[in-house]
Amino acid sequence: MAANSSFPETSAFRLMVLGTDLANDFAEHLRETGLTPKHLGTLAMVEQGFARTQDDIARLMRVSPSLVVRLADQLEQRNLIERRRDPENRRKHILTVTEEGKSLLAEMGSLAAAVDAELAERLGQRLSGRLDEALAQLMGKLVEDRQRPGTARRTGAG
Amino acid sequence: MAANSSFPETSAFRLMVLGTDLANDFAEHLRETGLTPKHLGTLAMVEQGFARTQDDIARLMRVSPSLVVRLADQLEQRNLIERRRDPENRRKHILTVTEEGKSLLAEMGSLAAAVDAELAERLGQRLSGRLDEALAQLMGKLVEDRQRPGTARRTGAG
DNA sequence: GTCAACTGTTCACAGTTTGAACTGTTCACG
DNA sequence: CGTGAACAGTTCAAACTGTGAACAGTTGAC
Repeated sequence: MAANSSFPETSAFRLMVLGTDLANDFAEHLRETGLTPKHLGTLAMVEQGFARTQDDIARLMRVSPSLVVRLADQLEQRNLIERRRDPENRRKHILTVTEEGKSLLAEMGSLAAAVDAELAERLGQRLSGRLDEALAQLMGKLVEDRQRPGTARRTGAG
Repeated sequence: MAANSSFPETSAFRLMVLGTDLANDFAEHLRETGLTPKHLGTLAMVEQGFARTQDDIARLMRVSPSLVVRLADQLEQRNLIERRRDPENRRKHILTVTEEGKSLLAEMGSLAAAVDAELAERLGQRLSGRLDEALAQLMGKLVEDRQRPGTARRTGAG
């Protein structure tokens, strides 16, 4: 079934290339702030309620806990998030996005909206609607998959 | 139109997250070879005929020419590509994928096929078909966009 | 024939990410 | 209770990535 589709013609490869390229775009627009796409991802994941603690972020984005410390440090320094101890479990740091953080997200939101608009233009309304639907669904699955499953988890097929 | 969709709910953000995550998967599977997703991208782009020279790769993947030198060096060391001067323009190095390189692509192809299968399972056949279609189309546009347009080009909306 | 642009290369450096070792906290179990 | 394993986060050194500046050879325009 996959005999006719070589690696460069798989959706997996294309998803990787397009996503990585898009990350470059965001990185460029973030450069003056000194932040990276991972900072932005952290902010977004927290704001959406997909992650509450640093450990959640590490699992969700598959980076080491020690990197999350740095990301959170830098976001906190810039007043984009707040860290406070969970009263229920004083080991944990509960992360919340500040108003300033929300502003940054909104700003990036307009870039993202522009990209979305370009996707719609390139694909036509029907197909771009399907793409949106598919990506939303996959994002949901990813988040669902990474809810405390003991050990590390992969995205797709392991 | 974008008033109701915050940044984390755009397709642009989701595409970035899912693509980056997938790149991590490939990175993990490549680790024993000492290669990175960018090596793989280079190999794939050359094999597909999307890039002939190092400069093509740099433009297509938006990395510095000096990084492409390294990537090509390492791929060449492992006998995955060959570099030879273009007789028509002796500044250029024409890249070709060796048999060994094709084997690696095939190997990664089965991982990619597994991911594709999982996407299909998660989305249902109808929707995953649309996703494939959309990604293929966007990939085509990306390649088209990056044909020698003088200066740097962005993915989506710049 | 000269000069600017192009392609690739080298090198030093900044930025990113990780793993190992550590602190403090919680929870299970006797 | 009190001991010890697991957990959440932190620190630090070290490895790895990726870039820009300076350079060499090649081409093409004038």
